[in-house]
Amino acid sequence: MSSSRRQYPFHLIEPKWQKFWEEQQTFRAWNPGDPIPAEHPFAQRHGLSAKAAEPQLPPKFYILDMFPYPSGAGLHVGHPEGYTATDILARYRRALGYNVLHPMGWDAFGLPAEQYAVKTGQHPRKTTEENIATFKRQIQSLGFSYDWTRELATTDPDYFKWTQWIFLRLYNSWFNPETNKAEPIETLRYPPEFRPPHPALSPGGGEAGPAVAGPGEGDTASNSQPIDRDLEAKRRAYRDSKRLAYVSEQPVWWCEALGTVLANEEVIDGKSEVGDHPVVRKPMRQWMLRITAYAERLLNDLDTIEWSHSLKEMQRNWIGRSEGAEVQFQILNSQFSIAVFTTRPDTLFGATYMVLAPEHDLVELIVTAEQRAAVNSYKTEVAKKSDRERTDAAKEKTGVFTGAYAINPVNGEKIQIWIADYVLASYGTGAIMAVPGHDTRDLEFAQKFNLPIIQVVQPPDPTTDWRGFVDEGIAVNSVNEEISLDGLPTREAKRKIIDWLESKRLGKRTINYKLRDWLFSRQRYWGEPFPIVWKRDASGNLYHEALPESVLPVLPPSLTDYKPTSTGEPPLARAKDWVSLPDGSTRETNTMPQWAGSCWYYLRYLDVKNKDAFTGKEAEHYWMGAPSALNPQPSTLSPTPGVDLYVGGTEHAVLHLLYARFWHKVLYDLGDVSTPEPFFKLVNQGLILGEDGQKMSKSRGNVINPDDILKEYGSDAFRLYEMFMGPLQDAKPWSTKGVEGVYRFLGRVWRLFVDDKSETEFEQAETTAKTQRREELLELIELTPSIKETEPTKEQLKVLHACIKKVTEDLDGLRFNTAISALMVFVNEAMTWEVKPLSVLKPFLQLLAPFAPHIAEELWDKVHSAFRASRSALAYAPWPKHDPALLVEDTLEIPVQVNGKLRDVITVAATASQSELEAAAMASEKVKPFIDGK
RNA sequence: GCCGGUGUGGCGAAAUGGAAGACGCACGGGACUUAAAAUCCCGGGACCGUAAAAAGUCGUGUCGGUUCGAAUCCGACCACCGGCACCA
Repeated sequence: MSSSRRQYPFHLIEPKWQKFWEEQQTFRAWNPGDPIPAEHPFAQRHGLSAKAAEPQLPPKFYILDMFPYPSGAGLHVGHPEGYTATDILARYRRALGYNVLHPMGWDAFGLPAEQYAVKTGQHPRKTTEENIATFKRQIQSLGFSYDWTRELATTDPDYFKWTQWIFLRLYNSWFNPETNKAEPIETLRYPPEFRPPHPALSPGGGEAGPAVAGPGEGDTASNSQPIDRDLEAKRRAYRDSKRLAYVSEQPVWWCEALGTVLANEEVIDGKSEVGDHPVVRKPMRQWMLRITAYAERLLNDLDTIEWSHSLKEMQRNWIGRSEGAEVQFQILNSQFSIAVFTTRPDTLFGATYMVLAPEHDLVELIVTAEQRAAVNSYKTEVAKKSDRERTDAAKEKTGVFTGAYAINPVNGEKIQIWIADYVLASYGTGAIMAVPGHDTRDLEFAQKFNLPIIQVVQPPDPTTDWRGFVDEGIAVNSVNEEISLDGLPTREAKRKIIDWLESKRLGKRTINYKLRDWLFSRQRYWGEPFPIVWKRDASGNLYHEALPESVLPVLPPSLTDYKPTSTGEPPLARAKDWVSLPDGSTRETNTMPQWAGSCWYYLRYLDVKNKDAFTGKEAEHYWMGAPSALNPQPSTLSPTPGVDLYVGGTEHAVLHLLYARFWHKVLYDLGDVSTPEPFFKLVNQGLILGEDGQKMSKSRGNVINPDDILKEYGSDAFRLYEMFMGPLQDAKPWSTKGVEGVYRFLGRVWRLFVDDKSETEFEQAETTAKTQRREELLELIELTPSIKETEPTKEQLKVLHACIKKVTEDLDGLRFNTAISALMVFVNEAMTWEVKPLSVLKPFLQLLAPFAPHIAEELWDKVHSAFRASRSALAYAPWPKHDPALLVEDTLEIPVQVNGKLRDVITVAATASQSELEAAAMASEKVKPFIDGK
């Protein structure tokens, strides 16, 4: 670190103005109906007064950061990158006259605090509170203009009460495929009979919705005595199977030795990553959210929002829409048929065998006696593998013949049915028709097991080998008595064969998504408990029921031991008194995942203290920008409503950002919010790398601690450097030398304004002063006498207005690095002026203020007191506008190019006409040799 | 393998069809200083030249194309980064 002399007394200036802003409530954002004190600078700027019957708020601007998980390690340099960018824009928008909402909070549920509790017995709430205090201190020392009256933490009972409430909204809703939206569960109509066909067994395939069967359906099938009591149970099971929040059996990894479930990533070669203990697949009852119902809308609505191309692509890939057909294959000598999904129905004539996922329900029903032993041992082997091993595309294909055959519906061929783990139970129907001629995986499998391979597509280039050709071409060898695809290009062949299949009721057009329903329960302590209880009906059937809204929030019990129980039950199950209710019902003991709280926090900020609702309607209308009397025109940046700008890391591209959009759409359908999308514009800040260009990590020893930088250079320099490094969206390496560069720039700004004699006096006084008086000593520092109330020269005005123009345009385009270089250009220029006109330097401070607010406030203050002007609040001073007339040059330097090569630079009057210009260019001595004779 | 992004001085970068390298870092020279730090001033793409200049040539990952003119637009390729990955 540098031993350089301090450039300016930031150590006094920064705390001084942070205190000032807090005392004045400078950055408080006002809701409709709030009584705004007349003396508040926002009220003064906009002529608002609490006495006015209906104060008219200016247009809103909602600028949001991804709230942090307050870890024990404290802030790292990556956090302030996005936070600085949003702070600059928040301050800029305030100066432009917007009512700016810029809040901060804590995503505070999470595993680290719980693991610490398991080790030490300290309650996670205590750890969390300590970490929040550290984070808050660090964030506040950066001088961000958050409205701290809106601070929230997802772990506050007042907050998670509403997380639980929103869960109940999901629980009490179903997705109506006819209206394509969520509706209250009461609108669900029961079908004439309540034995929904098992999707895998039904010819013609299931209805809309995921293929996963809820346990309710299973219960119904196994208890089908035709008595009234059971009719009620059936109705309930049907209803429960349609809810947006439903229960399902899911296999998870269970480690006996560790007494906990493990994530897929934590399991390696059938052993736990930690301790190398054996793990087993164990089906567990899990809560799921029906996000798949929204796949289409989540995909389509991406077109209505301003997110980066790559981020949208990530979400599109994650949702994974593919168009194709579902086709039925009759099983030979059996009542059953196999449904398959294919994107290439045009290759149906090339289907020479079929493959079921090992877990497919039909396997048990069709396997022949001779093959049963082989099939069972294969299934056991597969069950032991981790998902990662199973889905490793590089590994060799494995599989076993079931002994059964199916009939290819287009040519009546008898084809073998195999099981293999390259077919996933969780995608499509869990079964495929194998076309080894034109599918890489099928070809590999067919070659290994000697299955027939035939050509049905001709590649456009006849020299290409048709074997394994998977792209579009011309159909061949695809004829039966009724239909011929031969000669048709792939696209037309698809259309023709699907039409034929539909007319024969052998298949239908289908769309499939990769997106799976969201596994929403965790066996953890430190999360939101579900507002759900379990009961038994008179027949002994277990069922779940929502707790009434009036008992929310459901608080977690206190425990002394936070470890998971040995039975695999969540730790909450240990609190017997908490689990059992007087009426004999028992509480759900799973908790919600960490994503739950972050799914809607941006809505709570709007009206954080509301006791009666998750957010206030009026506040929601105003801040989310739904057109209304309060908000007649959407902001300039966001023509469609929502959060105007959301900045955060790319690591949430498909988790938080997809989940939050999903919840928001459910709330929109139910009338709880007024916009279909939550975040209109979203920007991902790039990663800050270590000085060595590598990702920062403890093990590399290249981690930069913001506290060290702040201590040495102050927060203005830190903020400025984070923005000056390069474009916000790019990854870029840290350079402490670079911090020194912008720090020197701030020193030059300081010296541009202050009298150095007075500063020397200040420095001497400071070394002898008592600690608590130091801040007042800043008043010893005087403005330099070279700043005068004189008329600026034309040149000076030009320099200023060029700077205004550049900074303003760059802020609108989020180009902070070039905006800062424009400020540097101004200062470099202004340093050469002997007399500095006040009317030029004041607007410069306004331009500087969003970037380096503390030094700007201090100098703004000095400028006003030196000229005995009444001090207007810098934060609300109207943003300067550039005058294009002042930027016009009398003469211009015009480069003259001949055939694209620079040959001369000529100086002409700005008013010169085209022909004058040409004449001047032709007359140039340097140009002549190049145009002679041409 | 598929999808997306990025390639410009010693380094971070700027310029998005019209003077390549703004601004900053590092470096070199000078002023101030007993000296250093800090500060202020000057200079830095390469080659070829020259006592020093000037003039000239080349130069934005590689190769090709469009254009009076290309870092920028188009095509092919290479490298790196990120995401997904047996999704039928």
